[in-house]
Amino acid sequence: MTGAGTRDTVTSHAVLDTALTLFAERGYHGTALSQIAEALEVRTPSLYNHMRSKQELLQTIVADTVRGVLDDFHAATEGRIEPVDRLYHAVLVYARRHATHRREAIVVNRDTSSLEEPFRSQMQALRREHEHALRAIISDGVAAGRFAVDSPALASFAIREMCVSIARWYQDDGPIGPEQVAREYTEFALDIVGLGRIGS
Amino acid sequence: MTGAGTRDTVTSHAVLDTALTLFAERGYHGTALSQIAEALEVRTPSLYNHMRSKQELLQTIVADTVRGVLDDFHAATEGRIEPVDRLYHAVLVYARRHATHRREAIVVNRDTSSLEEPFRSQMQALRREHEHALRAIISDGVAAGRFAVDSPALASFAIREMCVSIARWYQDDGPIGPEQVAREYTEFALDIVGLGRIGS
DNA sequence: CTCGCTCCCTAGCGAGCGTTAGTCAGTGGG
DNA sequence: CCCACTGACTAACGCTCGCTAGGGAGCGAG
Repeated sequence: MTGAGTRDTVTSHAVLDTALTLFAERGYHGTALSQIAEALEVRTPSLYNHMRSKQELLQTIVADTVRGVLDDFHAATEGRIEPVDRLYHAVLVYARRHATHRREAIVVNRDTSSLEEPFRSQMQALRREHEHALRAIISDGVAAGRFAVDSPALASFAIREMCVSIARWYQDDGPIGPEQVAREYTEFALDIVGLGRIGS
Repeated sequence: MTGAGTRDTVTSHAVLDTALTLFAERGYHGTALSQIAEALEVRTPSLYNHMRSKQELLQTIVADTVRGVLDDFHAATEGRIEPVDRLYHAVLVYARRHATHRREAIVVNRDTSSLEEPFRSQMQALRREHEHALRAIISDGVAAGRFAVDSPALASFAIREMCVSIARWYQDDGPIGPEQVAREYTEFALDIVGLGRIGS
């Protein structure tokens, strides 16, 4: 029926994956479809059997990633009430994701501006949702006397972007695993909101 | 002699400045020379009276910025011996620079990969110089018992990238000035290296 | 006034881009 | 065994890119 058969062929997933790698490496505008095709050992027009356009590739990557971040966040924080507990798990999954999904993170953070409207605005709204949710945890923690920061907005920016940047230096074949990085960075986050100064 | 006269004309500095703005907005590959020309109210080929190539614009931006970061660092740390003192001032100038030179920071961090070799490698080497210098301060502080971190490398990555990201959210017309942001972020950096846990 | 320089202009080159049309070989189902 | 279909191919489209060539207007210096 939907047979890929034994013939040498290419799947939609393979196209998306290769695009992801190249977009992360050279950026959306810096990557030509001919390069994606070459990496798949196929002629450029053949890509159109597996996608609608170059822009659609970027949209799929961004949408999937942003959705994943939000799902992660809710799964990690739901049922937890203590601000320390909520922040701990929110940062843990966020940091871990940036070690395990490096390419996605790089593309989303660099090339969201290359998305066509109105898709771009929709994605930015979703990103702000996560940003506001994290900031709310910090604000709640300050109000409850568990955290000590002058500006929850600044602290939440610092924590978020610190995690995002993991994608820029982390190496899969390095000496340190995603879980370990995530834990260390979560420690940093708790330091930033002043847990070390207050004492847990 | 080198007269711009009273005629409506354009300077090399204006071209570089407009390129900087547009590169920061849409990226190097996402910006066409025609867009730079349009912003300057000039036809595209006229740009070549003030530059040699599009690539040269990027090289100038990156070189000037990287050089500035390194100069800042040395000016801020020279003569200081105490790790806390050195880290404090190193982070202060680094964070401040990313609030006052947002466009430069965005371009350097996003588009260094669009530099042609061997220039790209040279710039990356200079960037690593700053990275290693900051890491050395942390390592020294740990050895001296002033800081407490498991991995100086991780802490230095976190601090650096946290500062870099200021460029991505800071607004010149916002309620908070560069100096204030820099001070807050320097506090965060000291938290990360464990000053809050040890006590100053 | 005139010479020479600066700098913008129009015209156009060659290359590469994303994308479409139309063809055909190989494959699995009946 | 044949037929329909998937998915690769070649050819070519219109467009935009970075960049060059060559001409001409405005300016300061003498």
